[in-house]
Amino acid sequence: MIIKPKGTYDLLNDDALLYKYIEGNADRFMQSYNYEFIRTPIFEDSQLFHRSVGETSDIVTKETYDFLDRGNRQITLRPECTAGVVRSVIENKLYGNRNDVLKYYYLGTMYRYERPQMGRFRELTQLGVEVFNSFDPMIDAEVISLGYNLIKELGIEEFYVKLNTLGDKESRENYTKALKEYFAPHLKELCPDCQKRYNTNPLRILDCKVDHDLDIFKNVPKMSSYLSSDSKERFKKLQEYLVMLDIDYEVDESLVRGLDYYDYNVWEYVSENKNIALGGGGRYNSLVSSLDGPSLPAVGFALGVDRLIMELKDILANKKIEKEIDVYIMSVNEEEKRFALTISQDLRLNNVVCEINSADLSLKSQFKVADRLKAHFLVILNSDDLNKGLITVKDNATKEEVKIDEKELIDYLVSNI
RNA sequence: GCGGAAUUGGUGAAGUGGUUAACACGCCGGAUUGUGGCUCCGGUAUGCGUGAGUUCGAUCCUCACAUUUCGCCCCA
Repeated sequence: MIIKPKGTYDLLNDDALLYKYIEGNADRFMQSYNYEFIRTPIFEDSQLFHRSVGETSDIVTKETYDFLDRGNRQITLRPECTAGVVRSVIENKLYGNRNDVLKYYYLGTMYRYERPQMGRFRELTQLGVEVFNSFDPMIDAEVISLGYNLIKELGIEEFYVKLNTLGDKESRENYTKALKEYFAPHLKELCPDCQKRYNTNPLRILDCKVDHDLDIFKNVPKMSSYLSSDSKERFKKLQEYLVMLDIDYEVDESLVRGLDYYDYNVWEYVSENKNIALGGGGRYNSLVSSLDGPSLPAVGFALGVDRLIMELKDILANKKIEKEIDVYIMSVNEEEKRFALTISQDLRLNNVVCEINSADLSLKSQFKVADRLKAHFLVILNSDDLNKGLITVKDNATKEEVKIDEKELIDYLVSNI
């Protein structure tokens, strides 16, 4: 038997319904926030990710699906979507009108070669937004609240926004330098992971779970004291906006995030009952220019759709998702079956949701199937009646049965459902 | 990539080195010969993740592998 590749899953049953539910809500939401749908390729030139996500980030160094195609092109399955959207904005010169704020959203699968566990897959689905050409904290507030409100709208209540600022490039560099200087004499006291982080991403040492209680962490330099006045001002303003919008947020100076391109504000949507990030994002003002585009400020986030489904499943654990049909058409012999097939088409073309006996079931089984499908009406075909032009329709709630002229069947059902 | 745990029908699961692998749900058949849902009766895993090994004999013991899961790393 062939089984699915490690870290993938089949979207089925209730999960599939939840996926469509999330997608539907997202489409509606994005429309009211005036975001346009964009779809970029699932595979891209490997260089795109090396230059955007970062040569030293874990995602690029050990988690990408890379391969050479038949034309010897170095291809990578996208591990995230921001890079692809940025590439598209640059390649299609979507930034032509300098006054336009470009607002896009996407929904699609990403690929990361990592060890799977709960809420974490090798093929994952992300729903995200990217906004270009505005550096106004107002747009940060819009983007953060968009994600926040969407999660709320879906029915998830137990979560909050974890927020931090990394400052501009200069603030960040100064702070990184200060951190390295601070930890240099204590390097041997840190855990092996942190010793690695010291060289690759010193900011990450701050949220190490192993070392966090060490004494040296008590006087560790704070990002906030290295922020430029501009960065500080923007962060303050953003928070004022978030308060105005009733966003439940919390500043966490250890929030760093692993993608190299982030600067200024970064945030995560954190689930309270699972302590898992439902999504995360940030500002990336230098990414567009570093990919050979114009200097274009940008901000965005991505939500883990698989995790949203997981979260919703917990919330809805006791409530069965109701799925029902309008009509079940019962038939046994060939004459009845032919009739069933034709009227099912007529009904379906009239937007009546109906099902037929397509598995040669006994009448008894058909009743059971109709109940399982939660059919509102049963059309019970009978050769004798058919010859007289009559059809039996049973209301499955009241159990009342009527015999009607076959010509009136469609009208009768359309007007009664 | 590192460390721990798990894997038994369609589903939830019990169980044992030795003829037929509990129980429940579901499903199928019958009582009810073309009007079901309740009830009663019967059926429903030639197999216990895969492959080797130990053994007279393995679902059970050993090893490897796969997958899932928890933690680390990292991330959505």
